[in-house]
Amino acid sequence: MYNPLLRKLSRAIDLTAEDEKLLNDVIGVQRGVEARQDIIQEGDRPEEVHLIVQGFACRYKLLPNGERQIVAILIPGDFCDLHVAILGEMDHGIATLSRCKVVHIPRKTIDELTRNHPRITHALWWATLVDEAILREWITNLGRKPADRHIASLMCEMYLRLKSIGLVSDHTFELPMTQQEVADAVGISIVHANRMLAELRDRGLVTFQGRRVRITDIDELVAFAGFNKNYLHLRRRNNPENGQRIVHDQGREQGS
Amino acid sequence: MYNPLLRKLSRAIDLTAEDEKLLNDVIGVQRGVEARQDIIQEGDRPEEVHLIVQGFACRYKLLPNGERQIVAILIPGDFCDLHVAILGEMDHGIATLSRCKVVHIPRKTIDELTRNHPRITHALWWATLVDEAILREWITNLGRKPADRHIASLMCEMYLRLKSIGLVSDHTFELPMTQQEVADAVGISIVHANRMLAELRDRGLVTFQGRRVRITDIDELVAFAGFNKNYLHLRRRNNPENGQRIVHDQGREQGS
DNA sequence: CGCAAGATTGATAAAGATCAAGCCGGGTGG
DNA sequence: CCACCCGGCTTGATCTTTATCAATCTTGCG
Repeated sequence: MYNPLLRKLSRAIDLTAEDEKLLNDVIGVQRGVEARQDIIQEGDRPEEVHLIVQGFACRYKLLPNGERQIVAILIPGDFCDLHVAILGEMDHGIATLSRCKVVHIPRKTIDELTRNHPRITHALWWATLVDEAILREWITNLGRKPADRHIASLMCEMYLRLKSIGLVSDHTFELPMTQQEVADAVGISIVHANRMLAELRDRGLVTFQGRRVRITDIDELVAFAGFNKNYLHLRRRNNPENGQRIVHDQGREQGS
Repeated sequence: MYNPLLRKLSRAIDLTAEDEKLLNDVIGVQRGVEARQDIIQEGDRPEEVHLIVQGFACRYKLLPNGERQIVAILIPGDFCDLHVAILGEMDHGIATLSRCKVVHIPRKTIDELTRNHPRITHALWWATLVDEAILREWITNLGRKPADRHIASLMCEMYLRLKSIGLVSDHTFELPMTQQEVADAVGISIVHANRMLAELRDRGLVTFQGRRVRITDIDELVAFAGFNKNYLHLRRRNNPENGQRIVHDQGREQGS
């Protein structure tokens, strides 16, 4: 079975067969959620942890005047609320962008994993820290990049993140966002988003076909965006404890 | 001895006398660092954890063109790099804003704490998650608030964060940032920062006297900024395991 | 066919950037 | 003690980016 969580975490550490079994067991009953539905709302105190297994979702915050800011894009393998139990209540909402499959993991399963399985705990930590690094990068993009380069940076990021879980093939990937949603992620108006997307198209950097994105030339796009992928921490750490193990198809691209 | 870490963490959980002792022992040798010095640079792989005990610092990212974006402001009690060992290398730098006192904590001390002291681990987790929540709020402010309200929001945040560690007295607090640094935090030009600060002054919301900030009327400032403090998670969680214990002077303001 | 959601376009206004001076206060060297 | 220098603050003028308002177009679909 395709397990995006396993695929993602295997990038952080070399998982043993037992680790893999545990992570597969975590994926039990999947709930289908339609596009544009809330998975969790601000103020909720969820008693289970939600994991996106298929589809796209986003974290968002609403402002008093009704404007929305998307603060993260969630893809298969991402947790929605791994640690809300510690903070108490959600300070933001999570909504699907496309139809999704979500698993609900009982808190005690997570507790058990983190108590007794240090490798997995380490990997979950790593995932949390990468999420945090992405937030910092978004801040930088919002504060210091003009909209066209910001969108280009977002495309680079999605390209690499999706590639790392095997959802890029032939330089093309699914990205089911409307222009309004792109605007909400980049902090601009929908009209401006439209114009900047058209500009990227005209420059021959990216093609948008329906909900699919095709990167014409990733190097050119990276250069235009001023994109530095270091924050995604994609390189496998050289952990001396791990000896050499089978490396899951990191480099190859493959479809979903 | 004044221990800002203890003060901060006591907000998350009720610490036992033993916890407090452990957290006091952590604060050993303090290193003084001048203002405007890097504590850590992008690409570093620090072998010790750095904790700000006194003074102000910031996380920042540099862009190819030399522009800077400040992505977080660090105050006494904040860790610089609690978990860089997991990610490998720093994807951003940390620099002092004022003269600081920093403690270097050996990694093994942290490892020992997190292995054997679940309450403290829980509190460290909590601190990390609040940092993450602050990043999301900054994204929202950058994306969806005009500069004047954004700066006002920043002042509200600093007011509450500093108050929670006892560094606000008489609605006034130290904030040793130049206008260039405010501009770098809010993602605007220094000229615009100057004008927006003047505007806040003219509106009678905030007074800037040297490196001190005085909030004239916090409610008005909050209203102007459209500020919602929920993301700071300041409320003590009602943890049924904790019974009633001495509550450290949460409400009262007091000087440093 | 007709509708609705989303995409596109043009015109105009507002927010913010940039360029260029000038100011102000504290520190330093003569 | 004073002239000067420098970093940081302030101000004005102008330019660029982005928002807003208002249509119009396109497309999938019942």
